[in-house]
Amino acid sequence: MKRPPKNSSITVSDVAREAKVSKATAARVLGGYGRVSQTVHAAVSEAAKALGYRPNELARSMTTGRSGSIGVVVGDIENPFFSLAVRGISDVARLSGINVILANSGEEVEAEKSAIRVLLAKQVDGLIITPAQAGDIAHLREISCPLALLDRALPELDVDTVTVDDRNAALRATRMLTQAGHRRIAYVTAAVLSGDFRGAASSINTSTVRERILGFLEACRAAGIENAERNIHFGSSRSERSHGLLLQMLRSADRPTAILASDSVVALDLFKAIRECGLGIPRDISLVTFHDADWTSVTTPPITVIDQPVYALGKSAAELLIRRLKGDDRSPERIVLPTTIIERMSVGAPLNLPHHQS
Amino acid sequence: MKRPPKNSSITVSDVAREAKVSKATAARVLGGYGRVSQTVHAAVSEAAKALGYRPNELARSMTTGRSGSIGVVVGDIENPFFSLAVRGISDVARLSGINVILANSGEEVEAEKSAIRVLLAKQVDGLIITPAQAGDIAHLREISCPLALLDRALPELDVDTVTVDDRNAALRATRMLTQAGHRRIAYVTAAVLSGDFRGAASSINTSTVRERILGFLEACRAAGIENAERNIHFGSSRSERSHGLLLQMLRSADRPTAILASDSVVALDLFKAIRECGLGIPRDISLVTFHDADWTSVTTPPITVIDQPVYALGKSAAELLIRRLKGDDRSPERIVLPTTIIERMSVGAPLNLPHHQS
DNA sequence: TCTTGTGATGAGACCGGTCTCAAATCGATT
DNA sequence: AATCGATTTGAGACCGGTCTCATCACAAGA
Repeated sequence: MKRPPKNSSITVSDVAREAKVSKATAARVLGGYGRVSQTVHAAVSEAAKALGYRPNELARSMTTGRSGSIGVVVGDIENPFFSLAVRGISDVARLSGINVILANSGEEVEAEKSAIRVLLAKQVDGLIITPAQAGDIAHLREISCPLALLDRALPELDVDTVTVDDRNAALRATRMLTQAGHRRIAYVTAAVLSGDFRGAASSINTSTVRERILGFLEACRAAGIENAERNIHFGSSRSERSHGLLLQMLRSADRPTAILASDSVVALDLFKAIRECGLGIPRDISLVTFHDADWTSVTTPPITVIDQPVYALGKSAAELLIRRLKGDDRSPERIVLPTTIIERMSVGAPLNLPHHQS
Repeated sequence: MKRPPKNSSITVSDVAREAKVSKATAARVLGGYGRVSQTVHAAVSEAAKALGYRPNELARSMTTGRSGSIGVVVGDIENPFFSLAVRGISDVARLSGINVILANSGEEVEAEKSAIRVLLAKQVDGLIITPAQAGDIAHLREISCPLALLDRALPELDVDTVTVDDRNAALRATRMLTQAGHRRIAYVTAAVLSGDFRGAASSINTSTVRERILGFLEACRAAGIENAERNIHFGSSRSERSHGLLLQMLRSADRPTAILASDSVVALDLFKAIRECGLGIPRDISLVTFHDADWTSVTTPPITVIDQPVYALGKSAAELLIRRLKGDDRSPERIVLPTTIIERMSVGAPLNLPHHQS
């Protein structure tokens, strides 16, 4: 007849009393610090076991100042890109005995601010953030704990950052398209623009978005394509409205003959829209997307993708952050991970004649 | 020249001193409890703003006993099923000002135990768990805070539970297959069995797995199919090994003519394996899977699926848990959400002759 | 035998909040 | 003017740990 599984919590003092030692001594063995004699150590451990002592991590954090958890703010865990990155983060964190408090920003700055405030109030030891909008980063500046940026760099914010070689990736992908003969190439992204875009790509301050556009434009320019800016479509979300916009684009007389999508979610939407319009890939239109999402290899045709090391992205960000948590204070690092293009069957030569229904 | 963004933290006492009131009074306005006069309230708020006071949630939790966060333990956030459910959970949590600490169990009991221990030490107010293995639930019994089970019920554990009508879903899906004329139908699941399975489905104690198998067997029996148990494949994970096993199954002389997959991850694996074997869907083999993952609608052919309300699953679990957190103590509820079958193109009549390479 | 040093232990302050309880203040009533 | 009740405020304990510092015991060295 054991009754250890009592109802409420057993504290250090309880254990101390049971073991007939002082609270300080009990705390020493329970907390694993200081020096304690063999005998006493055994006695306390036994008392702790008998009572079913469970340390209160909160109280511990209270005095040590460290909470043993990091906050992660991503746009949307539902997006496979983020869930994979989060997986990378939490795997690394677990190895260091750190846990992850997750927050979704829904890609909205206000939600992001609020999430950060909450996380900070919870005394997270560090933060990994995928900044929703690069225009508004005052709140990121004010963060006083270690911070790492995931997937999106902010030039004005000199902190540990892990991104992929977006520009080069976009450049190569676009070049593949131009070399296949395409001249009307669209870049479709979910990002929304703060301020307006008049081709001044360098004014975009979310690195991921800017770099990709820069790469895209560079490849277009190299191929002698003018006004490629016109074919950049922002704000393509999962909504009805934006799907409608895609359909509209695909049905217009001068619809693009090739599209580069910024992530697998918009690509999927695009894929569906293309099919809805009765267009064939790659016959009527070529499609390339960022992120080797699981579905891209099983469609007909399978989609050519820019494979980003997403898990590694999360992993590296977490490693950088944790290293800093451990006291490392070398200057911020900006890691750029390489991407590879996986060529599948979604890129072909454009048809010469504009051509609507198949 | 403002210098509020000081380095270290401003406490209630600091604010009190600045506002020339007692710590107790300052705490009252800062914490939003008790009664304070207009004047003092204003003075304290102002002092707080001037100093840039940020409450320490940890210290608050310390005294109140509530941490304002819940722990969520899922098998694998990378699985779209879980990431969507987590999304549901965190949306609901945010609405209540509660945040989510996430932990992956990797479907392993030991990892689950450890995660729970950590979460509990962090004083989470409640827990939402997708139990990895139903055989080993002693550690779940010992949990003293509110607990809700997600997607998997445990008969012996009388706590709030949200599942889908797995049995009926499996029954209907299997019946669809038998009605199409199939006799050799396999059920492929990622679940691993604790103990061995000799057709005694009722001995499986993870509800999801058991119920689906029961439904599957019932439909088989109704169609006069004997020994359907033989065609249940457990432990199909993302590994090389299990992919090999699938290939082996598909290449055997008496390969199934139809397969029901337990989730979209195994289904995708299966889809690829089927293609690798040069088999056609649904000509050579029919495929139905649980979970309407995004890719299932864009393959050729699109896959018939059992659509589970995954987001709602997470949402409901969180609602149940939070309701309990708020003091509601009615007896545990077991919510069973309905599923619908989305018929697409992956089910057809079986070929009469066993037939290997197309 | 009398230092002196070393390791083990205990007492109690502290972290930053909440909250109880008593004292002080105030207006109104008699 | 004195009393009473209600409201506002302050002092200090408390949550469950960590950690500093003083004390204590014991053994080696002088």
